[in-house]
Amino acid sequence: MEIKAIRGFNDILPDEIGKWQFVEKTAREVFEGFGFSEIRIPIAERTELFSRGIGEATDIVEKEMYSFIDKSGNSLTLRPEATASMARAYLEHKLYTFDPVAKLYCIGPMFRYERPQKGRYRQFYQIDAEVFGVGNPMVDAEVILMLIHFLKRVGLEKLELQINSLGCRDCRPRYRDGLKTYLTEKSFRLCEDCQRRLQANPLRIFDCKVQTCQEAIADAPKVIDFICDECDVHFNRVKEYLGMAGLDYILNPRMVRGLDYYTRTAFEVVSYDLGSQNAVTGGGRYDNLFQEIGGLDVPGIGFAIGMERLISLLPKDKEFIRHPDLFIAAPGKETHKEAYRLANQLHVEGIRAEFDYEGKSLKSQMRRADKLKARYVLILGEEELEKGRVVLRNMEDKSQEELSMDNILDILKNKILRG
RNA sequence: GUGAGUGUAGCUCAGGCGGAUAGAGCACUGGGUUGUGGCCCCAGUGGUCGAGGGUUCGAGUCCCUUCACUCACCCCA
Repeated sequence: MEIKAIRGFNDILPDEIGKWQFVEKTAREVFEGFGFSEIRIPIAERTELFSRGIGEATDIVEKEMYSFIDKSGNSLTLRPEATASMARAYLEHKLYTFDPVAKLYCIGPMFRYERPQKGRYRQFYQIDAEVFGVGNPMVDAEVILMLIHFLKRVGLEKLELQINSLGCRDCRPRYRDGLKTYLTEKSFRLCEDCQRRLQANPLRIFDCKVQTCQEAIADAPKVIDFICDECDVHFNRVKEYLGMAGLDYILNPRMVRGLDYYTRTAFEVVSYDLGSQNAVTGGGRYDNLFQEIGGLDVPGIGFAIGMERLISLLPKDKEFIRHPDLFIAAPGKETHKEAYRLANQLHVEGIRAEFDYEGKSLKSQMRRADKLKARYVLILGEEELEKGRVVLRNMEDKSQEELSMDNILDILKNKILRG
């Protein structure tokens, strides 16, 4: 039996890698410009980092983690998200001693055991950006601004920014209880799932697509009505600063986050071209995370971008594949060796040169040059080579010129690296 | 974890109510043009029909099991 990749784990093939490289490169440029530094964190951590950070009762921790016992008996987990690890690294290496404010980003794969679907895989890539050590709402707006700027830079326009406030440790439980009381009276109108949600996480009922549940919750109290004065002030400031930056947003009082550590500002960017998994990106403030994982009281805010989802939205017509600059066609035995020698010299100069290894007919080599979309073909014919001359053909406009072999390297460098 | 749909060549898909060597287009290789790509023409390579079992004289086709993919629920980026 042929061995195949495991379920929900995908290969990213050469014909699509250009998009990935483009997105990563753009993220680095934009984030570095905003003062962020890259950090690389391990792919596995002790399981308790996630169970304490993300929250025992969340779906991620309850049923989606790739956990295993290693040979020394420790429970390890393949990272389902990056924030907890980044916070751990900040604490462990005492990055706050250099500067209490840390702006970090991280690009890499995450792992969650879920049923694969459009925009949802078991190994998926995220671009994460986090700011640790600042509680000021200015940073909330700044992070969102950077995110939107990045999305524009990669060419996405038809997106919707949604924001909400989730309250804090003090006011959120009050809201939760209030909502629960309100819905318990109407529980007979809720679907089976929502009956369960009512006990486990009543906020999730906002997400339910069942008609009667939507009706039941239509006039339910909203988080914003319950949040404490400090949270209210914070949220108003965030909105003010977003306005100052000229950003359009939609208030979505029903937006809920699935990770327990989120507090106050929560945001999502959704696309209606994505299907069911419509969040390209999501994030928010998490002022309790650091204490949950046993560290100092450090505020934080950040977001994660789903790379697969983002890439599926990239303009289809844009060309991301790199083609050879030059194809060296050498139909004869001796010229074949010359092609090898020249190709290697060109590679050292950073010129993407290709040639035929099999010694096939000129026609066959020309066909291959065409298929690979080479810009130029250098024809090394037996007769010309004896005279020390070669033919350079421009594949686009079909023009040809005969050149001397003596300084061919310089000529090609001039033509290709400048053109 | 639940539901629905789909698995035939590298890709997209035909294969009537079970019948003899399983097809097409594209792609690939070679040739038509002894040294010049795309278009055209000709030829060739390529399949355990997802896997396992069953029914039958006979299974790509019918039945069961299983696996994978897709979409949705759920959940989230």
